[in-house]
Amino acid sequence: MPRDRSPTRIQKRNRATIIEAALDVFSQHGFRGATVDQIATAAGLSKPNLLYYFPSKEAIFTELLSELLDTWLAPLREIDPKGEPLDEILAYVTRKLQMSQDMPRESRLFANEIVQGAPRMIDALSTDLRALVDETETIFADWMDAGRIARVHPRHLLFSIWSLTQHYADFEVQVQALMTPEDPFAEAGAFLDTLYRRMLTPTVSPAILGDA
Amino acid sequence: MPRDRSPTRIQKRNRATIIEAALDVFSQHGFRGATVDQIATAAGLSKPNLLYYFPSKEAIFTELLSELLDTWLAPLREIDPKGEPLDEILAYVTRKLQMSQDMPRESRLFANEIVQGAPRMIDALSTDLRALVDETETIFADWMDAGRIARVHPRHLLFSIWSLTQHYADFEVQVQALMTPEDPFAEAGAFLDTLYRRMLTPTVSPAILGDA
DNA sequence: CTGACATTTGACCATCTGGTCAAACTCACG
DNA sequence: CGTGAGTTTGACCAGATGGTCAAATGTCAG
Repeated sequence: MPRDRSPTRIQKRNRATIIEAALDVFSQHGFRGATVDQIATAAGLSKPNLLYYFPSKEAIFTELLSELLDTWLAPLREIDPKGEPLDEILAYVTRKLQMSQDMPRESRLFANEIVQGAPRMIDALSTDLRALVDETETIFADWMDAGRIARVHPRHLLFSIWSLTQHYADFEVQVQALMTPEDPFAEAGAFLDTLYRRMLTPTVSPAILGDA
Repeated sequence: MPRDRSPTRIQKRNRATIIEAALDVFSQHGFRGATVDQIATAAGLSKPNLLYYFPSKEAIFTELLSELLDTWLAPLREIDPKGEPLDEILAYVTRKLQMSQDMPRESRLFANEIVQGAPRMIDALSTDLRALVDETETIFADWMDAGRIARVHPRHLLFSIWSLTQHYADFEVQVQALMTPEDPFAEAGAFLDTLYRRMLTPTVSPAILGDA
């Protein structure tokens, strides 16, 4: 196996190629359904060669997961507690929908894993993600307390955004099978904008409650 | 293999047991991840015995899928075009959420299959389901034309209901990991009711448009 | 009770799959 | 060049897996 010391040019290239190939294969077939040979072929390497860079199939998978989790959650961290609440939320929805369009493999990778009980992710879920979600919930709740958006269960609000945006990546074949030629993502953008606007626009003017 | 003629008592019992066991195993591991041995054990049969009732793993799976599709779509067929629009939709949402709570295995079985490209379902999707969805879309569109619910893209409205309700079954581990002791389904019911009420309540009184 | 048919099983097989290993090859660098 | 480390590969292995088969066992109508 490669030394611990600074990776060579070839190591960098091959590890990257393998991760990319693994994303392709794992997102299509899930962990169990993917074979090392498939990944190796997709990466243009022989199986033993691939296993020279990663000790096992499991290792490739966990490496991939941990590399991706940050990227996947980045849009959530960008929500600005000091911004205009509805704008912040709508912008987050847009970013998430964009990610579903641009990175459907990543979305399906997580979906596959979670549907099957997330055996290799539980830890990350209940620590890192948990903390981030708690933070976000506080932001939402504060906005609601200030009357700047309508009151709903803040955590379920977040779940709904995940669910609705990722649906277009995770269930793409279904959406496609039911949509004929139209472009699902364009329509989805408009639909989601309307949905969250109507759900979250306060019924009483927030101006009353003091920011003038 | 069993004769084509009327199934015996034992055949009926064992085929049912096998299907039930298969639902358990397939919904947890997906098609590829499930093994015939697992299903046989779960059904309390030996592997060759199981294969006496079904010619192959594939056959069990497709049988299971086709048996379940009807059940799964039943709530959709119950929408009454002559009913009060908002009530009909909210009732449909409630039925779907209830199904996610009562039949999470079924939900995950479909989720697994669709995330992986639905190789064994494409046909059903683009024929049977397609027709049903087209019908429903017309109902929604008519209601919107009559001003009885607010206007949104009707097909995406349907997608949103599927997405939001099935999320609580398909991504149960994630929801659980982020919810501590609370009961997700109870809160989800309230959340979804609010969401669809606010999104769909017409801004102009429908009475104006003539039903008095 | 018995024969015909239904059901069950242990033994077996071919293939797939994750992973190993020693030998061969390539490459950077003195 | 030459040499040692880094890289690649063919051959191989053990266990898992889908599926087969002939023989054994159970069931039930006549």
